[in-house]
Amino acid sequence: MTTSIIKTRFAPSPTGNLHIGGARTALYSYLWAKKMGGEFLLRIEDTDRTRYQATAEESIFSGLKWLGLNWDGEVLYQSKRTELYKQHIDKLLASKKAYYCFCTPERLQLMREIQQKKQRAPKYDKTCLHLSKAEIEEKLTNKEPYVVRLNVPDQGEIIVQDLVRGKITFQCQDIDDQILLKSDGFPTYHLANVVDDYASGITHVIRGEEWIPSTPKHVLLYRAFGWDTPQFAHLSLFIKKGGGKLSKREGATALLEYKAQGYLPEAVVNFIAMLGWNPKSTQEMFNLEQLIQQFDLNQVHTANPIFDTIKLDWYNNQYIKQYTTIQLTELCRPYLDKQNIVNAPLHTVEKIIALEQPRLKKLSDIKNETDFFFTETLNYPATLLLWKKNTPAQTKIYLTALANYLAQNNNDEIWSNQKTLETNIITWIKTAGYNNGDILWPLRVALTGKPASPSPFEVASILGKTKTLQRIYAAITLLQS
RNA sequence: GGCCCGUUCGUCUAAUGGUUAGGACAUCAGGUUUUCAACCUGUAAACGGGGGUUCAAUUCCCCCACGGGCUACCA
Repeated sequence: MTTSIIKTRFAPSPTGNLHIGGARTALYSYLWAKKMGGEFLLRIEDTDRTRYQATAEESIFSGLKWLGLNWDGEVLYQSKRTELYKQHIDKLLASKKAYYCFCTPERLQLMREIQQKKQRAPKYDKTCLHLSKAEIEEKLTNKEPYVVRLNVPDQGEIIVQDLVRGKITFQCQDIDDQILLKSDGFPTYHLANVVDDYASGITHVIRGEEWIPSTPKHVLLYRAFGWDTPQFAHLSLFIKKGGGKLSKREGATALLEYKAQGYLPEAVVNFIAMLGWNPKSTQEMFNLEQLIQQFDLNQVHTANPIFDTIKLDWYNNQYIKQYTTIQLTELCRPYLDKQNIVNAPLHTVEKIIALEQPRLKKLSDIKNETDFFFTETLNYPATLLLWKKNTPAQTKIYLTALANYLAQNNNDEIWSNQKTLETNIITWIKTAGYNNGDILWPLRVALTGKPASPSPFEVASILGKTKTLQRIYAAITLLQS
């Protein structure tokens, strides 16, 4: 490799939907590459034909795009590179760094059971390493199924200098003779991964810590080929509340599920970036550009963070509030029931969105929060209209008085805008000698049917005179029954 | 069982061989207010345990406990 450009890659296996943890791994790889002015590549590790899922690939592509993690160059598919791997296997075979193994799965199984009974780590016993050339030839011509194994030395140690963890030491005697080529002719992850990383000029292998134990095998492979090893950075893994692997029970694990739930990509990026990395300052809000500037692998944490999305809601609300009403309306549109808003003019919908903007945690909340604007009749118990200790009779008097005031033909100008409406109603309440709560609570309930909602002025101003009066009369009727 | 990685408020985390161990989210209490949200103020909340090293340890070392990963012809 003559190029000195920094290259990282995200190399997911298409066996399931892109996981939120995988998204963070991708994010960190992306950030590091971009920070260093390098490239971020995408490779699909589809060498396991039995677990392959076509839909998984799509979720990887659209998930990364959604987050804004655009990869450089073409997507690499390992399944299309079997010839390349075979060539490299031949090299290893020739240099005796790897060897044919004809052991049956049954024998391997038995061997492992015995080893485990002796409380030893299961490890291949190198039986086939001692096969003679003639024996190998014979088995090959007989078409006996075989795999190719890495010939790990018995002695010595492998030291990996991990960018986030520092020095990690492994004893060769603990390392199994890893299968590199499966009997179906496909390479295992280990071989394909090393060959491809080298071929693509990857300088920094950033991946989850589940790969730590196999890293010495990879180092051995680089050495066997005579290649320089890239830098390794092993990231922590998200765990669920109370410990253990992140599972569906604990909430969404698939990245795109967050999109469906109405989380903004910038909120998800910001949130997962902070899970395992810290800018060493008190800054909480980061867009992708700022993350690229400030991200540093040296500041990546090694402990496994518990994946708790409470703060994600806060981030989402922060970003929702940063949008203009017009932008937010567009973002909310997919979550609004079309039938409900079909008759509402755009400027009305925008007013409604603006109303919800500070209280919206997820875009998907918009429907339930604003449904009262779009329905003709509200369903709520009469008791909800009662402010504090007020009786139905009192409340009826208050609402009737209010309705009479609002219905006057000569005061249409008070509806010109929300502020005017508010000022006039408050003044009227004072003049009439009522308490604010006596009037405003039942008014708000009459207009929304909800125990909690935006203020009655905001709602009335959007509903307009006719609908507001209709709803007040409906409330009065409700109080009579 | 073996190997490897880790351990600061409930959560994400900062800092430090000598600090009132800091921030954010969440919680709780006030303020604002007709309710909710938003906003403002404040309260409470942590160095897993035991040994060392040291004048001094949350910080350095060791052991233990606990958590996590790997231990496949899966990645």
